[in-house]
Amino acid sequence: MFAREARVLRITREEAEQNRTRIVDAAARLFREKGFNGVGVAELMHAAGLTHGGFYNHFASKEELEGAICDLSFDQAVGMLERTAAGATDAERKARFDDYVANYLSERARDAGAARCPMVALANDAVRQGGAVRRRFAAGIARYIDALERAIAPRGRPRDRDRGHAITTLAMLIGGLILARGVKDADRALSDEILATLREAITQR
Amino acid sequence: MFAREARVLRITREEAEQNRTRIVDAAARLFREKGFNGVGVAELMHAAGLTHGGFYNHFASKEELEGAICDLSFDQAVGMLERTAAGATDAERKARFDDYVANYLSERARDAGAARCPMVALANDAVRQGGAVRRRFAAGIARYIDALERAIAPRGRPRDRDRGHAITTLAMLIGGLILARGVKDADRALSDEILATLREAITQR
DNA sequence: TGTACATCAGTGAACGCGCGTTCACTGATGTAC
DNA sequence: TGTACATCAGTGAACGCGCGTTCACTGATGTAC
Repeated sequence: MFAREARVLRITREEAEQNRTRIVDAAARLFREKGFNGVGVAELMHAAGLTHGGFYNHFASKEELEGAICDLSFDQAVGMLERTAAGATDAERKARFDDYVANYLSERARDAGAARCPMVALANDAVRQGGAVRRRFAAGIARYIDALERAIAPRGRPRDRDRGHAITTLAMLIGGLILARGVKDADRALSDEILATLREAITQR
Repeated sequence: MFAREARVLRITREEAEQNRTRIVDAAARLFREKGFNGVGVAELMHAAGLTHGGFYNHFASKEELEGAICDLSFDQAVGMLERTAAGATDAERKARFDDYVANYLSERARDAGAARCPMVALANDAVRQGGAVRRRFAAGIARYIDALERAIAPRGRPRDRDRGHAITTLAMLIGGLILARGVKDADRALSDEILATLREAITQR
């Protein structure tokens, strides 16, 4: 082109903050879809509408971003769970939790390219990464189990069995979604069967 | 060194077959430990005691080996499961299956670098790989569920609920092991609690 | 409020490195006669 | 059984490519006075 577009080279602090948010949002989606090692810095920055060199103005390394994405993903997951515990009565809380389960194990959640749940999308990635990423991921699991225990326990009179119930429920949630995603393309009927079976098993416990 | 060791350059067919087996064994272990993308052809061949160039005498591509490892891993997993169904009485078969669960969700299985179960070690890797690898992995899951249903069903009088029971049990097995492995370094007590909780939940159903 | 200049979030070329794959080469094995 | 030679499972250099990271550079923003 003859007349090259004038580039804006210095940017408002506010704009820089927005760019950082866009990097994080793109990473949260792409990492969960393709894994940490499946997404390069260049692809990531391109998805955020930037060029790769600027990445290091926001993060010291790719690994630091991975840790931040672990925290963020668990924040969102725990937040969704805690909203189910805001019901007025135990019956309403149970209904909200059942909705949560139905959504978690829905066909839509299974068919999404990137699993929303970090434990489904990133478990192996985080464990293999080691170091800070692994620790932050483990802390997220512990937080999620605690939130799940509170979401399940009848208000005011938590029972001894609630914690075991929470752990078992979580294993069924993530195990079921992993299996359903594992067979979804080759055997959709089996995938649907897995989802329906676990929705029922969890809800009826 | 002055006198270089004479290299044997052509090898017996039998030796070549042994080398292929060593490549497959190394791949089965390394892929499950580090994921498909976490192991290079050079590392793989070195672990098998060979140099990287010879890999393509045995496999058309790395992806073909990945598919072969999926099949092999599920063959082994289904084989172990079928051995539990060889008991003489329903009581003995139940005892063998409980042993299988105790071993699957044992501290030793959790602490192994490479998870033995392909659904735990390779689920995300296989789904992200796409193509033949994904299909062979999905077929393995279907085979495993069928074997689990047979292992659980009382001999001669399979009940309607056995299939749902098998699917739920499998979700608990892999979900529990994934969670326990996810927190094992950061919170060993929680990891032990997860294993114990799921062993009990599965065995007492 | 105006001026002088340091700061800093961008850009894109370049770095070393490891990846999967190819290739020329080797010489004992395996085979045709 | 002996000879002639094609086969083939190895080796290791080399290929193009994409990776994470660094760096010189840009020029409007933000700040000190």
